[in-house]
Amino acid sequence: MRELKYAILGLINRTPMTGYDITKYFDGVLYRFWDAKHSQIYPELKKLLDEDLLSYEVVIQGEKLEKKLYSITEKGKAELQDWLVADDPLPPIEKDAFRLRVYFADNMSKEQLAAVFNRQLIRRKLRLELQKTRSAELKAMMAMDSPPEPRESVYNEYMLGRGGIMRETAYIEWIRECAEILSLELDDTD
Amino acid sequence: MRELKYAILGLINRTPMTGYDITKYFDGVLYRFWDAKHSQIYPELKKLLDEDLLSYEVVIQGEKLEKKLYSITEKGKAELQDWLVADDPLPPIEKDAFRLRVYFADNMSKEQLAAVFNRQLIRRKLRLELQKTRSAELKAMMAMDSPPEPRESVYNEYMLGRGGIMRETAYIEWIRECAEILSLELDDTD
DNA sequence: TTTCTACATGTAATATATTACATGTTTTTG
DNA sequence: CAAAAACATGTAATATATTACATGTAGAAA
Repeated sequence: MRELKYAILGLINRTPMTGYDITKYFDGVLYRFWDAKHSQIYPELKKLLDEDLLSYEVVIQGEKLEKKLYSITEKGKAELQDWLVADDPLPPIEKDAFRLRVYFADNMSKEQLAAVFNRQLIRRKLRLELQKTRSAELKAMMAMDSPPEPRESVYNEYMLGRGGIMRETAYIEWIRECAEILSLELDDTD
Repeated sequence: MRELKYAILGLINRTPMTGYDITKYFDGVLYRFWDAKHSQIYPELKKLLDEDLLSYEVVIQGEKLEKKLYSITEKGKAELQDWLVADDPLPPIEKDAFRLRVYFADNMSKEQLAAVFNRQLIRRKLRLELQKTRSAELKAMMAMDSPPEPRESVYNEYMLGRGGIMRETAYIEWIRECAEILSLELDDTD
């Protein structure tokens, strides 16, 4: 499916970037809904070059540090456009160890279950708060005259943030419902 | 993390099974929240044998067809128990092409966006219906005197089914919210 | 009785992704 | 000015997972 390919093409389509920039972007902005390490990004960039979907220009930083600034080619733009409207199947089922534990719940004592559930609840609540914090920032940016990031990408990221919030909220509700079914006490000071 | 390892140990812990049985179980029951092909299962079974977490007995089916019926060892039970109460980090972010498309929404025309959204909505609704159908079956089983499957696994699967329903419902709500933000018309006969 | 489907078990090639290894420059901070 | 943090780019080894290749038996249906 080469999804990383299109994630990279999409980012470089907005503005030319180096591999390092892309890595930072994944780490700092996209990490809540996509993920890639530099060790995956650099080989993919090379591959995209070979396929003539990107070109690059060497930029010297300071005295001699060479950066490769990648731009998208016309062919790259065309492939990105094709992919954007393509009809892919739904992503494979997310493999979630907590769900697997719930499936084997009858092998745990009530105390063990309560511990596992409470830890999961804490982690999910934390992830939810993270999403909410960033979402609030984006909402503020959307009201500005000139936001620090391009208006479209702020809007788009806001939509994804909403998705993350709704997903985590549903997950937390599910944890509570399961705890109810299993008559577990949750440390759920909400 | 070896999650497949624990999925297999958990299943064989319930009752001895062959690799084929496990494959069928993944395909027929677990496919809504876990997934593994036989080409991954057989090598993993071999690995678990090497680690003395499983043992097997050859059973002859009919005239000469050899089946390997795997059972869990004491060591296997112990490792399963340890894993069940272990504190793993949350699973990595699910890579979802539709979300990526939404992130690049400004590169699509309104008509293209509407098409992409409508197709996604149909697929998600279908997956939700699937979950609801199976959930209704399980609910009926839970009320029976002697359900066709072990009572615990029916309860556990029911909980996971609820999770699936809540997740898909949240996803569909998110699609609707995004469509609202983007002023898209959805063919949303609910 | 033949043919098809389900049963049953594996390996090989490839794709995707993570962790660790490897190296060097520039900028900031103490 | 020295040290630390950030900038910058790669490769190697390993883990995980999918698709394709490969083979044979048993039971049911036509």
